[in-house]
Amino acid sequence: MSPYELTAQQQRVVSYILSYRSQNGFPPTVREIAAAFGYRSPNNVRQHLRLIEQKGFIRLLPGKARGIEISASLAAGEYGEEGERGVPFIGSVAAGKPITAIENVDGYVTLDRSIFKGGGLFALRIKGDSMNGMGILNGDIVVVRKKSQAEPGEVVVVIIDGDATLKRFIRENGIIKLRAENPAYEDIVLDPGNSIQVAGKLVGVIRKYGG
Amino acid sequence: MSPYELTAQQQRVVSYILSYRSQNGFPPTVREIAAAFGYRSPNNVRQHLRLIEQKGFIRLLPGKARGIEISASLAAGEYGEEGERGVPFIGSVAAGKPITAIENVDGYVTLDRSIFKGGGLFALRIKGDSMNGMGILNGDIVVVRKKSQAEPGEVVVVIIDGDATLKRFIRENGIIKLRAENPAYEDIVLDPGNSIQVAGKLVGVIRKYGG
DNA sequence: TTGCATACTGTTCAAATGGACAGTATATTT
DNA sequence: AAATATACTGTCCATTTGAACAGTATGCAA
Repeated sequence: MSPYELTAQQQRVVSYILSYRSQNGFPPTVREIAAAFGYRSPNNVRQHLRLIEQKGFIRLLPGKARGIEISASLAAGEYGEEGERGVPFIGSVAAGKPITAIENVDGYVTLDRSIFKGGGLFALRIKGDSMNGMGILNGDIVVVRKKSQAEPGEVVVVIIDGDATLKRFIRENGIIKLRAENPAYEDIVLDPGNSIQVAGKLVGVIRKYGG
Repeated sequence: MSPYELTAQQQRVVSYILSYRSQNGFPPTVREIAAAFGYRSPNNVRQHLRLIEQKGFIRLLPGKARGIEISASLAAGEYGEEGERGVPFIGSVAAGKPITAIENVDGYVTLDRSIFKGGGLFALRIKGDSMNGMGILNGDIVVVRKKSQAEPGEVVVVIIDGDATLKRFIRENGIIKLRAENPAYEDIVLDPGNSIQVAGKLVGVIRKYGG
């Protein structure tokens, strides 16, 4: 076991602490954790806490009741530190404006920060079926990390005629193309003079069924 | 003094609690508050807390260490929304256990509640490609609403051999089938005696690329 | 003056809680 | 087979902590 990875049990304990804390406003006691998991000995929990502390995920304040301090990385997962409001949701894109400009922000989407880590994220709704081939459907919300340049092979958000569409950034024999993941669409070939606005790189998808 | 306004002292106490809490991750004890204000008696703080509670700004949880719950109005100023906790994330399914039993919970996933409304939600990771046809890929996290019975046409989570898989619930000529959204898979025909455990109904998908 | 609410001190007790000691069990690695 | 790490049970103790009882003081309104 890598020194910085938690075991399944330890992970469950951490999750419980986080959820208890966000529900009650303070961390659980050792005995409350034991009760939640059905442990008959508080000491078992202490052992877990010690190991979790050694791996740097929490800090135990000796002698203090409920003295479990969540370390920054986990706290971020809990309510997003800077972005507790979620990441900006971009409805439609006003021509000429940077994509995440206030003008474009139509709301905020809460993300799970333990899944979507890091900064510079935003969300937008995809129109069209050009990415059906990789399981992205019309109406899906995609999570994007801001980025103005694309690496070959990456799936990026490009702004075409005020609409955000996803395309795979391809370089073949020195020629740069934007390729849809759908055989019904043809590649868009970029001639060197032609510039297209890259807004960011695809990092996730959120889809809602019904309603 | 209006019944819903705090006195200057009470306000100082409240703001100390808030700042202590955001700094340490848990509320202070009565004695810690006393020490911070130079009070020589813990009872003075208790009196303050009682009055603050009467005015509705906090709630005291009797007998609990650091049992000071900040009421919604104050908490809102501190970190935005009310304590939304995530939905349980089910890693693998222990045979014979209800799917959301604590044994199965591997963590919690934060959802955007304006997208995924209502209760009874949980999340699990999908294995296999049986639902490729509707844009759900191997490894995707699906959001599911708990439900033990399926309506014809619904996509439901069924537990087969300890794995959660998605299938469309079909009724054709009175015969009930579970259909994969992938031509490579054949329908599973349920004879009346044969029972399969329905865990819930598909309401969403979350996918993460890279990492 | 007589209440009455707020703002304190001082003390004591019982419950809540952290934390130590002493084990058992079971994998996995060496 | 031995060593090691994780995952537990069970018990006990000292501290932390909430909470009660018994006061004092002060400003304010009836």
